[in-house]
This record gives sequence, structure tokens and C-alpha cells, in this order.
Amino acid sequence: MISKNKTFIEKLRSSGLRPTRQRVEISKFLFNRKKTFHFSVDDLNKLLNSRKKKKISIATLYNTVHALKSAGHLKEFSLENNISYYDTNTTSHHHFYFNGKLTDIKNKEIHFKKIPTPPIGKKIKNVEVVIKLENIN
Amino acid sequence: MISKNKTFIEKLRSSGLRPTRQRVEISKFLFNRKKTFHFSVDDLNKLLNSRKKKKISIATLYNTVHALKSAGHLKEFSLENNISYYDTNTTSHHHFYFNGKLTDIKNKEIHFKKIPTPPIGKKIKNVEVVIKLENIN
DNA sequence: AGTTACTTTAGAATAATTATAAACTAATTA
DNA sequence: TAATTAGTTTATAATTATTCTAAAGTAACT
Ligand SMILES: [Mn+2]
Ligand SMILES: [Mn+2]
Ligand SMILES: [Zn+2]
Ligand SMILES: [Zn+2]
Repeated sequence: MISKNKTFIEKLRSSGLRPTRQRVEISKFLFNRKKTFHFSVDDLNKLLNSRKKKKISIATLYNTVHALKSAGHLKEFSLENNISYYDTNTTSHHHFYFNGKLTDIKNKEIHFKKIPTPPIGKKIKNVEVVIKLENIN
Repeated sequence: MISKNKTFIEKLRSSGLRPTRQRVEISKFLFNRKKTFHFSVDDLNKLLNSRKKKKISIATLYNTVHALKSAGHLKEFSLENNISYYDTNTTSHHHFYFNGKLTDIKNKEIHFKKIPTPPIGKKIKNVEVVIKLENIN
């Protein structure tokens, strides 16, 4: 646990961010997991602060999420509700979408047979696929 | 022009919407074009109301866009800025994305060689691709 | 023409996010 | 280790897209 914190302290330091109590705790919560995490600041607030004596202020949650994004540790995205969401997987990748939730699909899982040519003067930066799911019923 | 309006009056009526002056004008502006239109309510306000004596209120723009969406004539989507955007192409389709703007890609333009199996109990509803572009430079 | 139901509108309310600036703390320096 | 500094946290205010409210207006129906 202390050794885990060391990892995040390093991660923060090497991104030019002081490893404050709040940032370390947020980083541990976000990045110390097996699967990619997709969340809003409101999610983070509820999940992190609900059962806690010393809460991290909402302003700090916003500040830290922005700092982590600027440092390249989070990727921002939007769903259809005008709320910012963040993805702990910052690589270009694909998603299943069901019931307001995303699940990662590894890039190797999708191959293209045909893809359009970009307009002249432009080239492809990345290609991301969203597979919307529904219940079989 | 009068005949054009007739088209939209029919479109509105057959969707259970009274063809008011405002709705006809908005419909004509949105749907009387060759290419798919992607817009926010703010865009609509600026484009439609800027050089006009009798402006359509922002509340009506919201009301009408929502009514058209409910009637299936608009599809809502999000970019990365917490604003709702609308697409006059309501079919499932793909996009180029560059500089905050989307351009349609017809479904025939993209074919898949490999796509992942949905989780059990779920099936694929649709698949949408976003190709992010950048300048060749 | 009169009645009814729906629509438009200005303005208030809401909610996510950003800005402000004072108190606090990590890092650096003496 | 103490003092200095530069960066951080926080409560609170401001901003902004969107939704709500209810009064005035208009389309449709009788
Ligand atoms: Mn949530
Ligand atoms: Mn705009
Ligand atoms: Zn993801
Ligand atoms: Zn489109």
C-alpha cells in the first residue's frame, strides 16, 4: 500500500505535478485497477468521498482530473448528456456502449476491410469505433 | 419556395406537430439542403436569427429541436465540449472529425474484416466509426 | 365566430463547469 | 531546521447550456 503510493508519487512527479495527499489518493483510485475506468467528476466525487471523513473538495477533483488529462494520463470524452467523462485508457481504442456505460475493446479486436480516403490535405489521426449494444430479448 | 414550405408543412403534420411559422422556418433551414447538417442550438440561433427582424426565441429553438428529435427527424450526439449537437442524418452512419466539425461517411464506405462478439445476452444495435483527421503538414 | 388545445416566449431555475482569491502545504533555500 | 517561494486546495461566486414556468398567442376544431 505504501509501495503502491510510491508508484503514484513517481507518476505525479514525473508529470510535473506535486504529489499532494489528494492527488495521490485520486491517482490510486483511478489507476490502481485491472480494467479501464470510465467516469465523470460526479462519479469520482460519489465513489471517493461518500464514506470518508476528510473529503476532497469538488474543485480539487476538477483540478486534478484536468491536470491528469493535461499530463496525458486521462482522455476526455462525451456521451449524450453534456457531461464530461474521462477514460483511464489514453490510447486510441474502441468501445461497446450499453446503458450509458462504455467497455473497452482492444484495437486488435477490430479490423477494417475498407476505409474511406481522407479529404486532400488531411490524413487519418485515428479511427475509433463504438458498438452500441441492446438486449437480445 | 411556397411549394417547398408545403413539403415541410406535411412533414410536420405527419409527425403530429402543428406547422407553425417558426417550425416551418426551422425545418426549411435544417432539411432543405443537399448535405447532412450537424449543428448545436447555439449554431441554429446564430445562423437563423442573426440577420432577421423577427427572431425565433431560444426557447422555441430548443422546443423545436427536441420535437424534431422525438419525431425521429434529428439525431443527438456529443462532441468533447458538453454541448448537444444534432445531425439531420438520422440513420446509423460514420463520420470524419476535424477541427470540431463532423462530415458524414456513408455506411458503404466502411467494411469490417473482424468485429468482436458482443457479451452474452446482448446483440449489436449499430456500429459507428469516427475517423479523426489531422493536417498532412 | 367561439372554444379548445397546443405553441411561443421571456424570464426564472437548474446543473455542470470554471474562475477567484484566501488559506494551506510541498519544495527550495539559507 | 527555519524561512521563503511557488504551487495547491478550498469555499464560494460566476458562467453557461439547458430546462422549467406560466402567461400571451395561434392553429385547429365545432
Ligand atoms: Mn454518474
Ligand atoms: Mn457554435
Ligand atoms: Zn475506454
Ligand atoms: Zn452525420
